Amino acid sequence: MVLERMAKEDRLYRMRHSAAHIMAEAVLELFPEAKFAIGPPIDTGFYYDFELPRPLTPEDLPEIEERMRKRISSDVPFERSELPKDEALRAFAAQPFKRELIEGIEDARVSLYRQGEFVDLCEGPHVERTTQVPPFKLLNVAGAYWRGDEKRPMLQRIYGALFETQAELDDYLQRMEEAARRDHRKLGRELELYMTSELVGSGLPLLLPKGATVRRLLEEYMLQQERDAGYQHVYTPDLGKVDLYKISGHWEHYRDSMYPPMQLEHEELVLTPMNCPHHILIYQNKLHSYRELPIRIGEFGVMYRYEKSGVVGGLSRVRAINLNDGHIFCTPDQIKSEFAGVMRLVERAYATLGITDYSYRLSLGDRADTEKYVQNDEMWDLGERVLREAMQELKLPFYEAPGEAAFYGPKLDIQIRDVLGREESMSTIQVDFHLPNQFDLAYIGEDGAHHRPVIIHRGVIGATERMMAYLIELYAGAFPAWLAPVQAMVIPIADRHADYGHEVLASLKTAGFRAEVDARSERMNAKIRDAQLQKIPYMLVVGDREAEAQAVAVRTRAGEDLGSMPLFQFIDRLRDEVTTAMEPESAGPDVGG
RNA sequence: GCCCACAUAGCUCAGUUGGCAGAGCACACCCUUGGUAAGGGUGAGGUCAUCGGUUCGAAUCCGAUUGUGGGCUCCA
Repeated sequence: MVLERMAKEDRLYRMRHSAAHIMAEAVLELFPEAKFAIGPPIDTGFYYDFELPRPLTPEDLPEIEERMRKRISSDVPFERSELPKDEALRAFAAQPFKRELIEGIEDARVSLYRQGEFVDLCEGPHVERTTQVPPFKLLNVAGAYWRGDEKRPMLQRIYGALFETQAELDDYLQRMEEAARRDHRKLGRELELYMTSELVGSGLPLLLPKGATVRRLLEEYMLQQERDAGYQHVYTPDLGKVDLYKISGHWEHYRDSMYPPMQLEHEELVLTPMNCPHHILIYQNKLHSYRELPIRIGEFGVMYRYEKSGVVGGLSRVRAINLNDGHIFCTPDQIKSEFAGVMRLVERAYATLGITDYSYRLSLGDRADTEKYVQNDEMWDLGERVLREAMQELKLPFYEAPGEAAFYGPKLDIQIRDVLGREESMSTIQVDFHLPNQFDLAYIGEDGAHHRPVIIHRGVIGATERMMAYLIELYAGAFPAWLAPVQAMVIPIADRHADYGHEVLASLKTAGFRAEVDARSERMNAKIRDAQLQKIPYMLVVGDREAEAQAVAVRTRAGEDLGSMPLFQFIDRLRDEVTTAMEPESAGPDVGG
């Protein structure tokens, strides 16, 4: 089974790689002066980067595809050959990117692959003949820096999708269409969850009543979970003096992402890029005994980050970020049990939210990058070791990612994938030995002396906006009943049923549910359709029969007709559904502690 | 921030080589009172993102700005 999968992966790798070469050949036919960079296979196909005399447009793609098909059906072989480096450099005299690649190769000889007249520097492997390249589709043109370096030239990249069979390719393209249907930006507008305005600015969404309800429900849920887990909640301002961030190190390592200071009479203020310094000051408000630790401080706080204009979008990347933030001040001995406690909160929240597809990333620092990270090798070693051991003790699988840490310390990030398969950090747990030093934090130990506490920074459901974006796409806008902005829509059949409809509504509200009544003089079918399109979990149709029997005729958004039932019975049913959803039996692995 | 594309009514979109601004849905009013995904009629609604330029004349051509999308680089 495993061998079979590896063989398939190898075949796909060769096919995609070969398709990239064939695309390069087609582009060269169209633009003889094209300069070639690299063209590797990727998860769903392949791409190739070029420098071209003019920008490509989507209209160029069919032409390139056509030439590729012609090459494929000509059934020529892929032939490997080798050249000494100096000869290869001469052979690629007109190809500066290839020359740079050759110069970077350590071996004395480099390998080349040829199909037809086209020769490319390449390690291989490839398919044997061009006819072995299966169905593919060129998708889009994009920009990409040479070698991923923003200081180097911007190249044009063509992406293609390629799978072994037409059926698999069609399936992939269909999944992309489905992803577009679930796009939280589209659903956010259609379901009236949020809006944006040019007058407010990029990356600053406005939550509409329904979106605000979802956010408030998420916050209330997490606040309760955290209270149960021993957190104390605080409120801190969105501003602080620059001096605060000079002490914390943000000013030195994070300034590019901060909004510039506001000059006032005798002080300089910045919008808070993170809440940690404020929480640290709260810790420092009084002297603490070891008996009080761990102290867990939580806040749904706002952070302002000047995200580059090209990266903001929808709710998943914003400039005013609402974070389910928290800082645990503890003794070194308590790190692992506190880590486990946070992990338990995460696992539980994910189970409740229905998030199942995620992975653990240990985000490490880079000792050489003193600009991005604070300098203190010993501290980094310790932090990374503690996180690694904590994960191993919990027996949770993780992978390591160098250069992904926070400036002050390593992180354990919980990575999710959006509908398009793009990976994002949702939750994070960080062990920090740096900020306690910067602020000279202390607690009084059993021995009566001052000791340095450790800070664990953590975001359980992370940035609320990003979580909302993710959940909208996960559920395609059809939130589970406990999280739905409107849980039930009462639908009177005719105008004369409106009074009873309002009675039903009043009962639902008294029972604590979010419901509305659609008393328009529309036909019932139209009202059902509208409620359906709003993805409201329950439609309660009321007519003569229901008014007579104090009942509601229940229809689910799945199209299921649950028939007529007494109103109290529906209320019990919905209450059960909500309670069960918020207390999942499977609250993640038993992570002890 | 960088490359490319895009911006017409609240939404989804038409609008020929530069020559009077369009449709469907939504909205308002009227008729209809209907039993599980769109009943009918009438009406209102746009400084064609903004600013500047070319032109007798610009939604249409050019430039800048703002915003949006796809990537890259970043990132919760």
